[in-house]
Amino acid sequence: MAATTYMPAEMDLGNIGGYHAASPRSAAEPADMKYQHHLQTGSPSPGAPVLGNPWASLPPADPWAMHQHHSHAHQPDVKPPPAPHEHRHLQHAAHGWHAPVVSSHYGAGSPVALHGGYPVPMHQHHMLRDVQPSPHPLHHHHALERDQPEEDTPTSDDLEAFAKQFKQRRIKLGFTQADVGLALGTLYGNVFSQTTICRFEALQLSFKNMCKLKPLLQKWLEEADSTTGSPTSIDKIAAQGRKRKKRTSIEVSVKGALEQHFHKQPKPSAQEITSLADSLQLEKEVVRVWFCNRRQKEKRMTPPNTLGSEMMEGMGHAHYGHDVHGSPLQHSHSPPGLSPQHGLAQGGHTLAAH
DNA sequence: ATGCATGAGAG
DNA sequence: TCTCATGCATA
Repeated sequence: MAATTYMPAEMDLGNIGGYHAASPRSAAEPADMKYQHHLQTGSPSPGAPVLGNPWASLPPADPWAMHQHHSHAHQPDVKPPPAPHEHRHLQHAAHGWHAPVVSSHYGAGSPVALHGGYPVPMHQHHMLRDVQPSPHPLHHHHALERDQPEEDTPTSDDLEAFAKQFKQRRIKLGFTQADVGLALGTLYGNVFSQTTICRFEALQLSFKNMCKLKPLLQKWLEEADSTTGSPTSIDKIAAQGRKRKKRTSIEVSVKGALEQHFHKQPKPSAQEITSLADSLQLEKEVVRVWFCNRRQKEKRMTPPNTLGSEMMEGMGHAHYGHDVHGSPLQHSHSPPGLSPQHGLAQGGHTLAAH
């Protein structure tokens, strides 16, 4: 039974008191400063990553440790950012990065040297994920190796090629995905987790997200091999001490059931979710989130192979014409290289790595 | 490497 | 509420 465990309410430290004070960010970009004004100034100890707590005002009693039965209304927990007027009118995603995690300064080891100031010129793409300028993302030129579309939106193939090359270079330089994530923080003031870097390399992000990250990683790469010779004293980020509901472990059989429903109705109504959650003995919220995550998966550049579900347990249903793209918004067509099978699958690549 | 989760932003 | 970017915790 979905063992929904909860975290002990004892670990509340671990937030890194990042301090990338001297971010070479040019002040010419007012929009770039809004996401890092509430960072706590931790003591920049070279050797030991300081563990400060940006939002150390955590409630003594976390919402998860008290109750755990369903029917809760998703209490809006205390919002971490103490920013009085945090306001970004950006259409999110495009370039309005939220900096939930503080950026940490970096010691040696990483190719982060805060040299020139680059306000990260990433204002090209719009909000459309499927804005692929290339009418024929197939077998197009690009026999190059260092091409950098810079201003224009890269094609799926560009991203795939870059991701692959990036990973190889990264490994060759001896950096882990986590290292890169931290380095980006020092370079741009935006830290990324190992997860994100991993997903980038595996093309498991949305097209738009890939486009956004590419320039940053590309920049890091340049820094990386230009700074070769630098040893490696990687800082390690401690997990953030935010009260987080522990990952609910959903049984495989239950997952199968969810998959089935997903195929029939990718976007179940609140009531459907409720009844489904009830029959599966899961919290409604868990089911809701599951669907959200499932939908996101479908939108990744390397979507999961929607298989199996059909022939799982007894289910003589009739395969519905499940319009996977029922979104009234971005879906008008199959995102080039995104929704369909495209050739970005991770299967036919040379080095699949682990 | 990935599953479940959080939260901002936009209806 | 949903989407979307992102990450902790875990397998």
